[in-house]
Amino acid sequence: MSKNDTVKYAILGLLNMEPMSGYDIKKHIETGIKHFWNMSYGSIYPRLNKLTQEQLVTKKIINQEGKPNRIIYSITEKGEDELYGWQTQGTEIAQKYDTLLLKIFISQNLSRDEQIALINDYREKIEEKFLFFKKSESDFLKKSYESEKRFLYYITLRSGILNYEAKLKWMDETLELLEKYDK
Amino acid sequence: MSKNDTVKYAILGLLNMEPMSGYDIKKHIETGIKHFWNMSYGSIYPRLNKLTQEQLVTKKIINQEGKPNRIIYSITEKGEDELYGWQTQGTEIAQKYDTLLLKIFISQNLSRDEQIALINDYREKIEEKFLFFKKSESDFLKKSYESEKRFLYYITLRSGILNYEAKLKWMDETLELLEKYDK
DNA sequence: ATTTACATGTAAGGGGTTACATGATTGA
DNA sequence: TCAATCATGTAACCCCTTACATGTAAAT
Repeated sequence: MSKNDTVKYAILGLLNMEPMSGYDIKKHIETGIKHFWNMSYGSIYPRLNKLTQEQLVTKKIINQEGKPNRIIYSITEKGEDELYGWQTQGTEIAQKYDTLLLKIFISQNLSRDEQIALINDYREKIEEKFLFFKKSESDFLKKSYESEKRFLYYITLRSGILNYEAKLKWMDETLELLEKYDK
Repeated sequence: MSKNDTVKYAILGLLNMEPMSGYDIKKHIETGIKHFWNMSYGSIYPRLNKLTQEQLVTKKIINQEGKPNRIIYSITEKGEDELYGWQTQGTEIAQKYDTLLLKIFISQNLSRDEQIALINDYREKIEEKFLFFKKSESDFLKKSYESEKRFLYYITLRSGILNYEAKLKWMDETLELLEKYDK
């Protein structure tokens, strides 16, 4: 078992939004969140069986004619509990930005305060990195480009700055929306 | 052999900037580009040996006392040719943004026109995605949030928009810099 | 006194994707 | 008529990271 099993929680989180089949899960990903999250059938189906064994989900088979039967999975109470633990665990455990996005996407079961805490927590980490990059930039700009090598370094440094800037901007506007629209 | 062996070209690209050891390669990554590119020793050292066998690099051993010997790798002409082919191959082969950043970072051997072509090529792909997301957003905004689920979908959609916006911004400012500063 | 830097390398393990298998139905 | 959609599932494979092995010297 790994410390950071995102596939597990991604599936649990989607099933927590509504019961569905493995096929549906893939559908949901394709149409809505594939810009930050993706999983193949080769990850989804075996994991769904494992989650059933672990009693974190239950399955109900819907018979169909001419097509394979649909297997609808629902999250159990035990599953909800484990999911909740993961959702509300902050950044002690190193997380990617994409994982934060996933957590937010599946956060309908959380309170506004919990959602806000998640983002605030992550925001600090990003701001730190952002400031480090800004510092690097101003250090760099004390001298001019000098060489092509340094010029190219500067260009990619800029990409980091713009990237962190966009993340901060998203977090700020999201915090505002979360505070504005009560549940 | 895989179609898209980025580790290979990342190493070749760094060696093309200057001859160095595996340890140096890791150093360079850590201090300069780890925000978009990373490789562990477990990737670097075995690959360096493979590249030597393929005659894409040559090695020179520097004897040291009290420390293990340094092995300095240099790219060969054959290596340069293969690297150049990869560097200038456009987006026919699906590439990540991070791969574009790597290509730009190691592009000192390319002409300004070649560098500009690389970015212009990629820019089109990103703009397409960006416009698709903007369209999704305006479709969404025709109705109001309605449900928490839709609200959360909207929020993550915004993250996509801001992310693509940042990438476009970087490409535009980079194109400007590349045009402004002749080699 | 202990950690960090130097320096190379391997082995095990983990985690995922791609491709394949199967097969009817619907849409272009 | 050909591709795509529906629907589940497995097996092979790929590729990478983590941890370990080894050992000196400098820095704190």
